[in-house]
Amino acid sequence: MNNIPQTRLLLAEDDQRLAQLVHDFLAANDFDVTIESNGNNVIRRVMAELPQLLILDLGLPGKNGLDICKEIRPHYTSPILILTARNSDTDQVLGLEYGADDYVIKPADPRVLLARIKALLRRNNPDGLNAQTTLRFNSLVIQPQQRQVFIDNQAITLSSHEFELLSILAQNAGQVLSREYLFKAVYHREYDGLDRSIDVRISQLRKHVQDDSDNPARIKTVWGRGYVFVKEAW
Amino acid sequence: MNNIPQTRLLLAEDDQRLAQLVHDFLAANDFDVTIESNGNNVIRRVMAELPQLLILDLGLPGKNGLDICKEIRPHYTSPILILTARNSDTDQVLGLEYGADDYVIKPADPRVLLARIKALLRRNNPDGLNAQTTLRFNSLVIQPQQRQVFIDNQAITLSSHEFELLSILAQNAGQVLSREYLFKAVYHREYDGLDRSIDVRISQLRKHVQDDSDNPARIKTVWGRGYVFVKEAW
DNA sequence: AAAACTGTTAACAAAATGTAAAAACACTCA
DNA sequence: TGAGTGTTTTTACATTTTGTTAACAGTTTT
Repeated sequence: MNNIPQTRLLLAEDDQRLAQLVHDFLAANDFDVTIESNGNNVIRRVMAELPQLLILDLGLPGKNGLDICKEIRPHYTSPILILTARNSDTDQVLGLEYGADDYVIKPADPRVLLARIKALLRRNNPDGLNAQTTLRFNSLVIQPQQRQVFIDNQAITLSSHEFELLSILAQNAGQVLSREYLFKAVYHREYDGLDRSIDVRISQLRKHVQDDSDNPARIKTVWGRGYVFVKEAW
Repeated sequence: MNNIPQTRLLLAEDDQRLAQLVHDFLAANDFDVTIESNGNNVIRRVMAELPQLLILDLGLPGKNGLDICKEIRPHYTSPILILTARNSDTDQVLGLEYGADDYVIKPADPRVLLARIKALLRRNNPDGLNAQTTLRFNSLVIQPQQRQVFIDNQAITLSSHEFELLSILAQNAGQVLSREYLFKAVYHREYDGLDRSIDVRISQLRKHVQDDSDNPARIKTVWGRGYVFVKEAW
């Protein structure tokens, strides 16, 4: 069950085999990919379908790829990623100057292509960036931007270092973090190995996030190691 | 004489020779480039200076580059371009997943680097737009070109610096701005770290925008860090 | 059971902040 | 020029917030 509509991508690529490969890989990663193999149709298709991102091969039959990019850019605001075998710095510079947002040279590791697509979408989508930086763990929501934390949509007040500590734990959810690591990350100075202030701070923090120290659900103690933030807790 | 302020870039690179080369090339293309060669200082520098783009080498001495990226991303919204000799798809995917916007492998053609920087700024930087556009936050409306501020459609009077301060906060809504940054941005001179005039100005400003200092809704104090303008406030 | 580790409280110290009031500054206008 | 006006900075102090430590109770490991 998926309430979030898939992101629509248009893949302008004439090599059938490659197009299919990319299509399948991206589809498997929850994108809605359509393929266009003729350069003459790309502009029309883009304007009609307004995909959230365009992947553009430069070597299409029909209209020249760089020209497509240049023509379409003024009318199309979503990211354009050029994916091409043309490994030329000049083409790359031209492509970017014509308004492309990224230029990836074939053959490319699919994971790299995916990561770059995501980076572009994250940057382009006003909520995307938020979605990236806002940490959500069921009833607990952390907004690093405004240094705000919510529990059941209720804002709670944390001190600066408490917030920092929680953020670091949450950002590394599921990973055990040593006192030393936490101390350095929060206070930006060396840890002498005796200091208990992290313990105290954890104790306070648990209170604030309504976590019972005797049986913590969110911030668990890993005896002899440190603390770990549990993703699954409510 | 140049009325348009240059775009400020922070170049985190430890190879002195290369740093100088990149610096000179970008400076020649009208960027204001500063260099940081130690990984441990990058986060602090970025948060204090808020460059419009960060160029990050992964091989800095001190803190690990990928960790820097990951740590800084939640607090820093401008683009991060990783520039590194590490030609590994895995590193590239990681870097992008950690929030970098681009990943360029050294050695890179300076023209390519420049084109990619411009592409990132073009997509991200509505600065030119910001300066023109009316900023609306529910009942609070700021018209930069008229230097006018309205609350509930009622014009309010602010002094020059108060207006400046409010504008800077509002333009960076959701981002915590340090006293140092605010001081430099408003007064255009160095901050000695002791000056309290920003605090006083904030205090005045809160009065003018009808914000209760004991429980501010619009201009929040982030203890030990600075101030942040809250978008969602009425 | 001893040793090592953790949780928590309270007390104090230290740091950061809010703001009133005074002083310094800048500008206008007669 | 100098009084008048408004703005900005500085100073000073009250207040708030936070960090640290010690102490002790409780828990886990060996």
